[in-house]
Amino acid sequence: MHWSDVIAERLALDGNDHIIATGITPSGEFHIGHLREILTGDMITRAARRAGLNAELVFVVDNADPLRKVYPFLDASYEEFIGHQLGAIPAPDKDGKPDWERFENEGWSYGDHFLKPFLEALKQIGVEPRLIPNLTSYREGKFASSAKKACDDPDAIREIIERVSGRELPTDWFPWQPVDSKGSLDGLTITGYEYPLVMWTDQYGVNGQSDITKGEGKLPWRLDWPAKWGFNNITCEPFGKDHGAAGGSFATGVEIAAFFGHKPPQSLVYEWISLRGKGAMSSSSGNTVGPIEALRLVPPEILRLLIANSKPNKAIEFDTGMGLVNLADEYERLSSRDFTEELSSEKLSRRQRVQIEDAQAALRLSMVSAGERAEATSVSFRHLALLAQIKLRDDGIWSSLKESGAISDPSSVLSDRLTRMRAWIESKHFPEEMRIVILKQPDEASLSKLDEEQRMVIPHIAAELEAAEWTAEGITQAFKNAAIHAEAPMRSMYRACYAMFMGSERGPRLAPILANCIREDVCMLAHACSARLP
RNA sequence: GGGCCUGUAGCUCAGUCAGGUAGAGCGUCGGACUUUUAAUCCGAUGGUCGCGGGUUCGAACCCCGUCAGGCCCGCCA
Repeated sequence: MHWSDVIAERLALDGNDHIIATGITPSGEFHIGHLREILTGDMITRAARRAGLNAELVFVVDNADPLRKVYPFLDASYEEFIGHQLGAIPAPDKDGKPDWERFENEGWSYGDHFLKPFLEALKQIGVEPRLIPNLTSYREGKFASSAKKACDDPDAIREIIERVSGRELPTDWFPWQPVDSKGSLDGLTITGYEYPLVMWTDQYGVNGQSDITKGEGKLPWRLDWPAKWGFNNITCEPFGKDHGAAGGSFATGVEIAAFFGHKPPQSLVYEWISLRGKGAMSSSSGNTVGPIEALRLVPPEILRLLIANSKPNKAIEFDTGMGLVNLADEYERLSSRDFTEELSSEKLSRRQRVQIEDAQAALRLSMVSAGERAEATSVSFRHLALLAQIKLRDDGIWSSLKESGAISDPSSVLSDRLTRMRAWIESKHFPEEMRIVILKQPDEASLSKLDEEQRMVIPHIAAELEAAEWTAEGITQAFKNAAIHAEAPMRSMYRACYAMFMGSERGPRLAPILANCIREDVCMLAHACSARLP
């Protein structure tokens, strides 16, 4: 059974109505690691609906969280905002400086700035969750009841956190973080509490009061999270392994939720996504691939497949090179399979059956719109990558695909894919081994691997190319002539060609590629190869 | 120190929750297509399931131990 269906089955035991929550702090640029959070939630939601449940996906935007530090992409002037809530400070402009104008005129905040492109990517990828800006929840008093319980009995909360997490809280710890005279959550001393007011003194010596029913502050994270489960009626929430460790915020959250008087959600811990060879993704280190950037390269269904096809507890190494090619080809294969027929076989072992069912579920979850059928393009990513490099114009590709009988007319899926393919080829992510490069200098290593018969053809190739008509047809004819004159089979002739022009043993059809190259360059290379012969 | 996850074919991983003949894809090799857009099709190859013990008629799966790798325990998806 697919992992999403396992969760859906568990949810069904708890009733019919479910709210699946995801939550992210918009502290910097979003990356595909964040996509796992949202997509995991989305896939659970779809699976739950498929199981006949009433399910909704929500995205809690943690814009009540404070700015932790001045990230490299921020101007030094952000120093004054450290400790301030992300939804209450201006967004950085192009230079990383605070954009006061937009902040004051449109209320455009730091959190909005990073959230917006992520939401656009989500839309493309078929995820449109209900947004719950956390700062708004605070200001609307949604946290009031939980905050009151905590402030009325700080010792109970303290006991839970200290016992479950095993760490000691400072003696002046209080379960409410007021906003100080300048807007920061840091460096305050709590001097008293009388519902609904928390009295404080800030680091500048200013005294003030924070109304816990009006969002003049926030709950610390370990209380904030379980409080949200309550008033948002969360029944299920996937979260990263950082929260899932023993003594982590989920463990304390479970008990704190009970203290607040509601049930914790069904949980699912997922592993992180790292960039191949570069370690964990992190917005602050700049070691990221953003969802928008990823979508420029690959279609959304393939990004979805990446998540759907990996169990949540599997760490994913996102590889924008060959890994992406394999993933895309995997998608193509999946979409051309007939699962119904495969499953109708009586001979399947339980194991094989499970495998087929999981593949079917993964493909289903990869669709941008739930319920949509996968459309096989019958052109692999690999193949398209070749064509896109050889033919500079799209119609050239379509006509060549028609000739080979692969397609009759280019579908919108396929032309969309070609657009992204071209972007990918131009990007730094395109793998070198897929790149078609005609050599400039003879490649000694490849030439030396040729046998006697293959070498014999080289001078003939050089001579025939000199005389050839410089078109794909003319060059093909020259190749044939060379083989005939050398009295060698075509196989040997091609081997020699690939060694000469590409430094490889095999490759794509050469004639059309060479026809796009400058004749003098090709001939010079051919003669140079010929001259290297022993 | 406490805890989590991972370890199965050359590679990426299913299969472990419900014990019952070891599975896919990729790769590799071979063949076909009187040689080709790294194509496609067919076939073959390939594993003491990290290691040791235990339970069982039977263990990749359950239990105990152990080794290795990754990670978490202020914040981070």
